[in-house]
Amino acid sequence: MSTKNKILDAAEHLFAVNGFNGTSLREITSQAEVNLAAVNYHFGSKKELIKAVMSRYMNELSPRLEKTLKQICDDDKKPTLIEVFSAFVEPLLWLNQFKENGTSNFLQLLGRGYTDSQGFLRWFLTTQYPGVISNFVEAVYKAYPELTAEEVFWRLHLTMGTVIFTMSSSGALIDIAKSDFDKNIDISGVIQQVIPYIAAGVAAPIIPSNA
Amino acid sequence: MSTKNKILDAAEHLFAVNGFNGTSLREITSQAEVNLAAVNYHFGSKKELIKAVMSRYMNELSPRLEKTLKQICDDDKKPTLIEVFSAFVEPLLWLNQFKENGTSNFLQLLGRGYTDSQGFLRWFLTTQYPGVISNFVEAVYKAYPELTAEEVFWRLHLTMGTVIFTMSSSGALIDIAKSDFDKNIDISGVIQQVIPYIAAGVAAPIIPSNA
DNA sequence: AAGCAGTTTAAACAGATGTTTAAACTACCG
DNA sequence: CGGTAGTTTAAACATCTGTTTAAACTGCTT
Repeated sequence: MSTKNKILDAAEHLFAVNGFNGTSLREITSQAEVNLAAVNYHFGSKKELIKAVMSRYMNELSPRLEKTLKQICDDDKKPTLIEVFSAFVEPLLWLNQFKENGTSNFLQLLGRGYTDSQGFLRWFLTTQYPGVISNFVEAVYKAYPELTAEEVFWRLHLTMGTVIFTMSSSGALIDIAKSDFDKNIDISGVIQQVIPYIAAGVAAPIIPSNA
Repeated sequence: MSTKNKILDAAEHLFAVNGFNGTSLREITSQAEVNLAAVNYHFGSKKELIKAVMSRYMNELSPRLEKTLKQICDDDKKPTLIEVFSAFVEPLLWLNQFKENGTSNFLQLLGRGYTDSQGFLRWFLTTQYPGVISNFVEAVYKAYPELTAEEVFWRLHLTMGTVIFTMSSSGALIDIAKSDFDKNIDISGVIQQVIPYIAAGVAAPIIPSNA
Protein backbone atom coordinates (compact mmCIF):
# COMPACT_ATOMS: atom_id res chain seq x y z
CA MET A 1 0.00 0.00 0.00
CA SER A 2 1.26 3.44 -0.92
CA THR A 3 2.31 5.98 1.70
CA LYS A 4 -0.44 8.29 0.52
CA ASN A 5 -3.14 5.70 1.11
CA LYS A 6 -1.69 4.63 4.44
CA ILE A 7 -1.99 8.23 5.56
CA LEU A 8 -5.52 8.60 4.20
CA ASP A 9 -6.71 5.46 5.99
CA ALA A 10 -5.20 6.39 9.33
CA ALA A 11 -6.37 10.00 9.07
CA GLU A 12 -9.91 8.95 8.17
CA HIS A 13 -10.25 6.78 11.24
CA LEU A 14 -8.71 9.25 13.65
CA PHE A 15 -10.62 12.22 12.22
CA ALA A 16 -13.88 10.33 12.59
CA VAL A 17 -13.24 9.39 16.21
CA ASN A 18 -11.48 12.47 17.57
CA GLY A 19 -12.37 15.20 15.11
CA PHE A 20 -10.10 17.28 12.91
CA ASN A 21 -8.81 19.56 15.64
CA GLY A 22 -8.48 16.63 18.02
CA THR A 23 -6.14 14.67 15.78
CA SER A 24 -2.46 15.56 15.40
CA LEU A 25 -0.25 14.78 12.44
CA ARG A 26 1.98 12.76 14.76
CA GLU A 27 -0.92 10.50 15.72
CA ILE A 28 -1.80 10.01 12.07
CA THR A 29 1.73 9.28 10.86
CA SER A 30 2.56 6.93 13.72
CA GLN A 31 -0.64 4.93 13.20
CA ALA A 32 0.06 4.87 9.46
CA GLU A 33 3.66 3.89 10.21
CA VAL A 34 5.11 6.59 7.99
CA ASN A 35 7.38 9.54 8.66
CA LEU A 36 5.93 12.70 10.16
CA ALA A 37 6.98 14.81 7.18
CA ALA A 38 5.11 12.54 4.75
CA VAL A 39 1.82 14.41 5.25
CA ASN A 40 3.30 17.73 4.22
CA TYR A 41 5.24 16.13 1.40
CA HIS A 42 2.26 14.32 -0.15
CA PHE A 43 -0.61 16.64 0.73
CA GLY A 44 1.00 20.01 1.43
CA SER A 45 -0.76 20.72 4.71
CA LYS A 46 -3.15 19.29 7.25
CA LYS A 47 -6.04 21.21 5.72
CA GLU A 48 -5.40 19.67 2.32
CA LEU A 49 -5.26 16.23 3.93
CA ILE A 50 -8.72 16.81 5.41
CA LYS A 51 -10.07 17.74 1.99
CA ALA A 52 -8.46 14.66 0.46
CA VAL A 53 -10.07 12.37 3.05
CA MET A 54 -13.50 13.88 2.38
CA SER A 55 -13.08 13.86 -1.40
CA ARG A 56 -12.21 10.17 -1.47
CA TYR A 57 -15.69 9.43 -0.15
CA MET A 58 -17.59 12.13 -1.98
CA ASN A 59 -16.20 10.98 -5.33
CA GLU A 60 -17.60 7.53 -4.61
CA LEU A 61 -20.90 8.74 -3.26
CA SER A 62 -21.77 11.60 -5.59
CA PRO A 63 -22.40 9.70 -8.87
CA ARG A 64 -24.30 6.90 -7.13
CA LEU A 65 -26.51 9.38 -5.32
CA GLU A 66 -27.21 11.21 -8.54
CA LYS A 67 -28.23 7.92 -10.15
CA THR A 68 -30.66 6.77 -7.46
CA LEU A 69 -32.27 10.19 -7.15
CA LYS A 70 -32.71 10.42 -10.93
CA GLN A 71 -34.29 6.96 -10.99
CA ILE A 72 -36.99 8.12 -8.62
CA CYS A 73 -37.71 11.45 -10.26
CA ASP A 74 -37.66 10.31 -13.88
CA ASP A 75 -40.78 8.22 -13.35
CA ASP A 76 -44.07 9.89 -14.19
CA LYS A 77 -45.73 9.21 -10.85
CA LYS A 78 -44.47 11.40 -8.06
CA PRO A 79 -42.20 9.74 -5.48
CA THR A 80 -43.02 9.39 -1.79
CA LEU A 81 -40.80 11.00 0.80
CA ILE A 82 -39.85 7.55 2.06
CA GLU A 83 -38.63 6.74 -1.44
CA VAL A 84 -36.63 9.95 -1.62
CA PHE A 85 -34.82 9.31 1.63
CA SER A 86 -34.40 5.65 0.84
CA ALA A 87 -32.50 6.72 -2.25
CA PHE A 88 -29.66 7.57 0.09
CA VAL A 89 -29.52 4.15 1.66
CA GLU A 90 -27.97 2.12 -1.13
CA PRO A 91 -25.20 4.61 -1.97
CA LEU A 92 -24.40 5.11 1.69
CA LEU A 93 -24.31 1.40 2.46
CA TRP A 94 -22.17 0.82 -0.59
CA LEU A 95 -19.42 2.76 1.16
CA ASN A 96 -19.12 -0.25 3.46
CA GLN A 97 -17.94 -2.31 0.50
CA PHE A 98 -15.70 0.46 -0.72
CA LYS A 99 -13.95 0.44 2.64
CA GLU A 100 -14.43 -1.31 5.98
CA ASN A 101 -16.72 0.79 8.20
CA GLY A 102 -16.94 3.17 5.27
CA THR A 103 -20.54 4.17 5.89
CA SER A 104 -20.24 5.15 9.51
CA ASN A 105 -16.79 6.63 9.02
CA PHE A 106 -18.06 8.90 6.28
CA LEU A 107 -21.14 10.00 8.20
CA GLN A 108 -19.04 10.70 11.26
CA LEU A 109 -16.67 12.75 9.13
CA LEU A 110 -19.64 14.72 7.83
CA GLY A 111 -20.62 15.55 11.38
CA ARG A 112 -17.08 16.59 12.24
CA GLY A 113 -16.91 18.81 9.21
CA TYR A 114 -20.10 20.52 10.25
CA THR A 115 -19.10 21.26 13.81
CA ASP A 116 -15.29 21.19 14.02
CA SER A 117 -14.21 24.12 11.89
CA GLN A 118 -17.27 26.22 11.33
CA GLY A 119 -18.46 26.55 7.78
CA PHE A 120 -15.95 24.15 6.30
CA LEU A 121 -18.43 21.43 5.34
CA ARG A 122 -20.88 23.95 3.96
CA TRP A 123 -18.17 25.43 1.77
CA PHE A 124 -16.93 21.98 0.78
CA LEU A 125 -20.33 20.64 -0.29
CA THR A 126 -21.69 23.75 -1.99
CA THR A 127 -18.53 24.49 -3.96
CA GLN A 128 -17.22 21.00 -4.68
CA TYR A 129 -20.46 19.01 -5.03
CA PRO A 130 -23.32 21.42 -5.72
CA GLY A 131 -25.32 18.87 -7.75
CA VAL A 132 -25.90 16.58 -4.78
CA ILE A 133 -27.85 19.20 -2.86
CA SER A 134 -29.90 20.55 -5.76
CA ASN A 135 -30.92 17.05 -6.89
CA PHE A 136 -32.08 16.29 -3.39
CA VAL A 137 -34.08 19.50 -3.01
CA GLU A 138 -35.77 18.86 -6.33
CA ALA A 139 -36.71 15.33 -5.32
CA VAL A 140 -38.28 16.50 -2.09
CA TYR A 141 -40.22 19.18 -3.95
CA LYS A 142 -41.61 16.59 -6.37
CA ALA A 143 -42.63 14.33 -3.52
CA TYR A 144 -44.27 17.07 -1.50
CA PRO A 145 -45.11 20.07 -3.72
CA GLU A 146 -47.34 21.64 -1.06
CA LEU A 147 -44.24 22.78 0.84
CA THR A 148 -42.95 26.24 0.04
CA ALA A 149 -39.28 26.66 -0.82
CA GLU A 150 -38.75 28.12 2.62
CA GLU A 151 -40.33 25.15 4.36
CA VAL A 152 -38.29 22.75 2.27
CA PHE A 153 -35.17 24.64 3.29
CA TRP A 154 -35.97 24.35 6.98
CA ARG A 155 -36.98 20.75 6.93
CA LEU A 156 -33.99 19.66 4.91
CA HIS A 157 -31.72 21.36 7.36
CA LEU A 158 -33.50 19.66 10.23
CA THR A 159 -33.13 16.36 8.40
CA MET A 160 -29.47 16.93 7.76
CA GLY A 161 -29.03 17.66 11.43
CA THR A 162 -30.84 14.52 12.45
CA VAL A 163 -28.89 12.26 10.14
CA ILE A 164 -25.43 13.70 10.66
CA PHE A 165 -25.75 14.07 14.39
CA THR A 166 -27.17 10.59 14.85
CA MET A 167 -24.63 8.97 12.60
CA SER A 168 -21.78 10.81 14.30
CA SER A 169 -22.68 9.04 17.50
CA SER A 170 -23.97 5.84 15.91
CA GLY A 171 -21.17 3.84 17.48
CA ALA A 172 -22.28 4.80 20.96
CA LEU A 173 -25.95 4.23 20.08
CA ILE A 174 -25.25 0.73 18.81
CA ASP A 175 -23.47 -0.07 22.07
CA ILE A 176 -26.38 1.21 24.11
CA ALA A 177 -28.90 -0.77 22.05
CA LYS A 178 -26.89 -3.88 22.86
CA SER A 179 -26.44 -3.28 26.58
CA ASP A 180 -29.86 -1.80 27.38
CA PHE A 181 -32.13 -3.68 24.96
CA ASP A 182 -30.03 -6.75 24.10
CA LYS A 183 -30.36 -5.98 20.40
CA ASN A 184 -27.49 -6.48 17.98
CA ILE A 185 -27.90 -3.88 15.25
CA ASP A 186 -25.48 -2.41 12.75
CA ILE A 187 -25.35 0.78 10.76
CA SER A 188 -28.17 -0.29 8.45
CA GLY A 189 -30.29 -0.92 11.54
CA VAL A 190 -29.68 2.65 12.59
CA ILE A 191 -30.67 3.86 9.15
CA GLN A 192 -33.91 1.87 9.42
CA GLN A 193 -34.74 3.79 12.58
CA VAL A 194 -33.88 7.13 11.04
CA ILE A 195 -35.83 6.99 7.78
CA PRO A 196 -39.41 6.86 9.11
CA TYR A 197 -38.51 9.59 11.58
CA ILE A 198 -37.19 12.08 9.03
CA ALA A 199 -39.88 11.18 6.47
CA ALA A 200 -42.58 11.94 9.06
CA GLY A 201 -40.75 15.10 10.09
CA VAL A 202 -40.56 16.48 6.58
CA ALA A 203 -44.21 15.55 5.99
CA ALA A 204 -45.37 17.20 9.21
CA PRO A 205 -48.50 19.36 8.93
CA ILE A 206 -47.71 22.96 8.12
CA ILE A 207 -48.22 25.44 10.93
CA PRO A 208 -50.08 28.63 9.98
CA SER A 209 -47.62 31.52 10.25
CA ASN A 210 -49.88 33.70 12.42
CA ALA A 211 -50.84 31.06 15.00
CA MET B 1 -18.25 42.57 37.47
CA SER B 2 -16.16 39.95 39.21
CA THR B 3 -13.18 38.31 37.54
CA LYS B 4 -14.94 34.97 37.79
CA ASN B 5 -17.96 36.20 35.86
CA LYS B 6 -15.86 38.03 33.28
CA ILE B 7 -14.13 34.73 32.56
CA LEU B 8 -17.41 32.79 32.44
CA ASP B 9 -18.95 35.26 29.97
CA ALA B 10 -15.97 35.31 27.65
CA ALA B 11 -15.53 31.55 27.82
CA GLU B 12 -19.20 30.90 27.12
CA HIS B 13 -19.14 32.96 23.95
CA LEU B 14 -15.86 31.57 22.63
CA PHE B 15 -16.76 27.97 23.50
CA ALA B 16 -20.07 28.32 21.66
CA VAL B 17 -18.45 29.72 18.51
CA ASN B 18 -15.17 27.80 18.33
CA GLY B 19 -15.76 24.76 20.51
CA PHE B 20 -13.96 23.69 23.66
CA ASN B 21 -10.84 22.38 21.95
CA GLY B 22 -10.82 25.33 19.59
CA THR B 23 -10.64 27.94 22.36
CA SER B 24 -7.45 28.63 24.28
CA LEU B 25 -7.20 30.08 27.76
CA ARG B 26 -5.28 33.01 26.32
CA GLU B 27 -8.16 33.89 24.02
CA ILE B 28 -10.57 33.70 26.95
CA THR B 29 -8.51 35.76 29.38
CA SER B 30 -7.64 38.44 26.84
CA GLN B 31 -11.28 38.85 25.80
CA ALA B 32 -12.27 38.92 29.47
CA GLU B 33 -9.45 41.41 30.13
CA VAL B 34 -8.06 39.42 33.04
CA ASN B 35 -4.71 37.78 33.68
CA LEU B 36 -3.98 34.41 32.11
CA ALA B 37 -3.47 32.73 35.47
CA ALA B 38 -6.91 33.80 36.65
CA VAL B 39 -8.61 30.77 35.10
CA ASN B 40 -6.47 28.31 37.01
CA TYR B 41 -6.72 30.37 40.18
CA HIS B 42 -10.52 30.63 40.17
CA PHE B 43 -11.52 27.37 38.47
CA GLY B 44 -8.53 25.07 38.87
CA SER B 45 -8.31 23.94 35.25
CA LYS B 46 -9.78 24.41 31.82
CA LYS B 47 -11.96 21.32 32.26
CA GLU B 48 -13.48 22.73 35.43
CA LEU B 49 -14.13 26.00 33.64
CA ILE B 50 -16.08 24.12 30.97
CA LYS B 51 -18.19 22.44 33.65
CA ALA B 52 -18.80 25.80 35.33
CA VAL B 53 -19.99 27.36 32.08
CA MET B 54 -22.42 24.48 31.49
CA SER B 55 -23.62 24.40 35.08
CA ARG B 56 -24.49 28.08 35.11
CA TYR B 57 -27.09 27.34 32.44
CA MET B 58 -28.22 23.95 33.65
CA ASN B 59 -28.93 25.29 37.13
CA GLU B 60 -31.27 27.85 35.56
CA LEU B 61 -32.87 25.43 33.14
CA SER B 62 -33.28 22.31 35.23
CA PRO B 63 -35.92 23.47 37.76
CA ARG B 64 -37.98 25.29 35.12
CA LEU B 65 -37.96 22.27 32.86
CA GLU B 66 -39.03 20.05 35.73
CA LYS B 67 -41.91 22.41 36.43
CA THR B 68 -43.29 22.62 32.89
CA LEU B 69 -42.99 18.87 32.33
CA LYS B 70 -44.76 18.16 35.63
CA GLN B 71 -47.55 20.56 34.70
CA ILE B 72 -48.27 18.53 31.60
CA CYS B 73 -48.06 15.08 33.16
CA ASP B 74 -50.02 15.80 36.34
CA ASP B 75 -53.21 16.32 34.41
CA ASP B 76 -55.45 13.29 34.05
CA LYS B 77 -55.77 13.49 30.28
CA LYS B 78 -52.67 12.34 28.48
CA PRO B 79 -50.52 15.05 26.86
CA THR B 80 -49.88 15.37 23.13
CA LEU B 81 -46.35 15.13 21.81
CA ILE B 82 -46.59 18.75 20.70
CA GLU B 83 -47.33 19.67 24.29
CA VAL B 84 -44.38 17.66 25.56
CA PHE B 85 -41.90 19.31 23.24
CA SER B 86 -43.49 22.71 23.76
CA ALA B 87 -42.70 22.29 27.44
CA PHE B 88 -39.09 22.98 26.50
CA VAL B 89 -39.84 26.27 24.79
CA GLU B 90 -40.57 28.51 27.75
CA PRO B 91 -37.57 27.38 29.86
CA LEU B 92 -35.25 27.61 26.85
CA LEU B 93 -36.46 31.03 25.82
CA TRP B 94 -36.16 32.23 29.39
CA LEU B 95 -32.41 31.82 29.06
CA ASN B 96 -32.53 34.85 26.77
CA GLN B 97 -33.65 36.96 29.71
CA PHE B 98 -31.13 35.33 32.00
CA LYS B 99 -28.35 36.38 29.63
CA GLU B 100 -28.13 38.01 26.22
CA ASN B 101 -28.21 35.34 23.49
CA GLY B 102 -28.57 32.85 26.33
CA THR B 103 -30.82 30.44 24.47
CA SER B 104 -28.70 29.99 21.37
CA ASN B 105 -25.47 30.11 23.35
CA PHE B 106 -26.63 27.30 25.59
CA LEU B 107 -27.88 25.14 22.73
CA GLN B 108 -24.65 25.67 20.85
CA LEU B 109 -22.72 24.66 23.94
CA LEU B 110 -24.82 21.51 24.16
CA GLY B 111 -23.85 20.65 20.62
CA ARG B 112 -20.20 21.30 21.37
CA GLY B 113 -20.32 19.08 24.42
CA TYR B 114 -21.80 16.31 22.36
CA THR B 115 -19.23 16.36 19.59
CA ASP B 116 -16.08 18.05 20.90
CA SER B 117 -14.84 15.69 23.57
CA GLN B 118 -16.71 12.48 23.11
CA GLY B 119 -18.90 11.36 25.94
CA PHE B 120 -18.45 14.48 28.04
CA LEU B 121 -21.99 15.78 27.63
CA ARG B 122 -23.47 12.36 28.21
CA TRP B 123 -21.51 12.04 31.44
CA PHE B 124 -22.37 15.58 32.44
CA LEU B 125 -26.13 15.23 31.96
CA THR B 126 -26.58 11.72 33.31
CA THR B 127 -24.49 12.25 36.44
CA GLN B 128 -25.20 15.92 37.22
CA TYR B 129 -28.81 16.28 36.03
CA PRO B 130 -30.37 12.80 35.82
CA GLY B 131 -33.89 14.06 36.55
CA VAL B 132 -34.12 16.10 33.38
CA ILE B 133 -33.79 13.08 31.14
CA SER B 134 -36.03 10.72 33.09
CA ASN B 135 -38.80 13.31 33.33
CA PHE B 136 -38.68 13.80 29.62
CA VAL B 137 -38.73 10.08 28.79
CA GLU B 138 -41.70 9.61 31.09
CA ALA B 139 -43.59 12.45 29.43
CA VAL B 140 -43.04 11.02 25.97
CA TYR B 141 -44.19 7.61 27.18
CA LYS B 142 -47.42 9.08 28.58
CA ALA B 143 -48.09 10.93 25.35
CA TYR B 144 -47.41 7.94 23.13
CA PRO B 145 -47.64 4.68 25.12
CA GLU B 146 -47.70 2.53 21.97
CA LEU B 147 -43.96 3.06 21.58
CA THR B 148 -41.70 0.45 23.15
CA ALA B 149 -38.89 1.62 25.43
CA GLU B 150 -36.47 0.87 22.62
CA GLU B 151 -38.35 2.98 20.12
CA VAL B 152 -38.58 5.82 22.62
CA PHE B 153 -34.83 5.60 23.08
CA TRP B 154 -34.16 5.85 19.37
CA ARG B 155 -36.57 8.63 18.66
CA LEU B 156 -35.43 10.72 21.58
CA HIS B 157 -31.88 10.43 20.37
CA LEU B 158 -32.96 11.45 16.90
CA THR B 159 -34.81 14.38 18.40
CA MET B 160 -31.84 15.42 20.48
CA GLY B 161 -29.74 15.31 17.35
CA THR B 162 -32.19 17.42 15.41
CA VAL B 163 -32.50 20.07 18.09
CA ILE B 164 -28.86 20.34 19.10
CA PHE B 165 -27.51 20.24 15.59
CA THR B 166 -30.01 22.77 14.29
CA MET B 167 -29.55 25.12 17.19
CA SER B 168 -25.78 24.90 16.94
CA SER B 169 -26.01 26.39 13.49
CA SER B 170 -29.08 28.52 14.14
CA GLY B 171 -27.08 31.68 13.62
CA ALA B 172 -26.20 30.67 10.06
CA LEU B 173 -29.75 29.48 9.40
CA ILE B 174 -31.22 32.81 10.51
CA ASP B 175 -28.85 34.60 8.13
CA ILE B 176 -29.87 32.36 5.22
CA ALA B 177 -33.56 32.85 5.97
CA LYS B 178 -32.99 36.58 5.69
CA SER B 179 -30.90 36.59 2.53
CA ASP B 180 -32.71 33.84 0.60
CA PHE B 181 -36.32 34.31 1.75
CA ASP B 182 -36.29 37.88 3.07
CA LYS B 183 -37.67 36.72 6.41
CA ASN B 184 -36.51 38.17 9.69
CA ILE B 185 -36.77 35.43 12.28
CA ASP B 186 -35.14 34.93 15.66
CA ILE B 187 -34.39 31.95 17.83
CA SER B 188 -38.04 31.44 18.73
CA GLY B 189 -38.83 31.38 15.02
CA VAL B 190 -36.36 28.56 14.62
CA ILE B 191 -37.99 26.70 17.49
CA GLN B 192 -41.37 27.10 15.79
CA GLN B 193 -39.99 25.31 12.75
CA VAL B 194 -38.43 22.54 14.81
CA ILE B 195 -41.33 21.51 17.03
CA PRO B 196 -43.78 20.18 14.39
CA TYR B 197 -40.89 18.37 12.75
CA ILE B 198 -39.74 16.49 15.81
CA ALA B 199 -43.29 15.86 17.03
CA ALA B 200 -44.14 14.25 13.70
CA GLY B 201 -40.88 12.32 13.75
CA VAL B 202 -41.50 10.84 17.17
CA ALA B 203 -45.08 10.03 16.19
CA ALA B 204 -44.03 8.34 12.96
CA PRO B 205 -45.73 5.00 12.19
CA ILE B 206 -43.83 2.05 13.60
CA ILE B 207 -42.04 -0.12 11.07
CA PRO B 208 -42.56 -3.89 11.52
CA SER B 209 -39.21 -5.36 12.58
CA ASN B 210 -39.21 -8.11 9.93
CA ALA B 211 -40.05 -5.90 6.96
C1' DA C 1 0.64 51.04 61.46
C1' DA C 2 1.21 46.02 61.08
C1' DG C 3 -0.43 41.83 59.56
C1' DC C 4 -3.04 39.02 56.79
C1' DA C 5 -6.11 36.48 53.56
C1' DG C 6 -7.58 37.07 48.94
C1' DT C 7 -6.35 38.34 44.55
C1' DT C 8 -3.63 39.82 40.61
C1' DT C 9 0.49 39.95 38.01
C1' DA C 10 4.56 38.85 34.86
C1' DA C 11 7.42 35.29 33.93
C1' DA C 12 8.65 30.85 33.21
C1' DC C 13 7.69 25.89 32.60
C1' DA C 14 7.29 21.52 29.97
C1' DG C 15 5.01 19.59 26.35
C1' DA C 16 2.49 19.45 21.93
C1' DT C 17 1.51 21.42 17.50
C1' DG C 18 2.15 22.13 12.12
C1' DT C 19 5.80 22.92 9.11
C1' DT C 20 10.52 23.10 7.04
C1' DT C 21 15.15 21.65 6.18
C1' DA C 22 18.93 19.13 4.34
C1' DA C 23 20.80 14.85 4.09
C1' DA C 24 20.06 9.99 2.94
C1' DC C 25 17.97 6.50 0.41
C1' DT C 26 15.58 4.21 -3.69
C1' DA C 27 14.68 2.83 -8.29
C1' DC C 28 14.91 3.70 -12.89
C1' DC C 29 17.18 5.41 -17.44
C1' DG C 30 20.87 6.47 -20.46
C1' DC D 1 28.32 2.54 -13.98
C1' DG D 2 26.71 7.43 -13.10
C1' DG D 3 23.08 10.35 -12.68
C1' DT D 4 18.69 11.88 -11.72
C1' DA D 5 13.84 12.33 -10.08
C1' DG D 6 11.03 10.79 -6.48
C1' DT D 7 10.74 9.58 -1.84
C1' DT D 8 11.92 8.88 2.97
C1' DT D 9 14.23 10.18 7.07
C1' DA D 10 15.77 12.49 11.54
C1' DA D 11 16.26 16.77 13.32
C1' DA D 12 15.16 21.23 14.10
C1' DC D 13 12.07 25.26 13.73
C1' DA D 14 8.84 28.66 15.71
C1' DT D 15 4.61 28.88 17.82
C1' DC D 16 0.97 27.66 20.78
C1' DT D 17 -0.90 24.92 24.60
C1' DG D 18 -2.38 24.44 29.90
C1' DT D 19 -0.30 25.03 34.16
C1' DT D 20 2.76 26.70 37.95
C1' DT D 21 5.59 29.87 40.43
C1' DA D 22 6.85 33.60 43.38
C1' DA D 23 6.49 38.25 43.90
C1' DA D 24 3.43 42.24 44.10
C1' DC D 25 -0.74 44.33 45.21
C1' DT D 26 -5.50 44.89 47.45
C1' DG D 27 -8.72 45.89 51.13
C1' DC D 28 -9.74 44.66 55.75
C1' DT D 29 -9.09 43.74 60.81
C1' DT D 30 -6.54 44.14 65.05
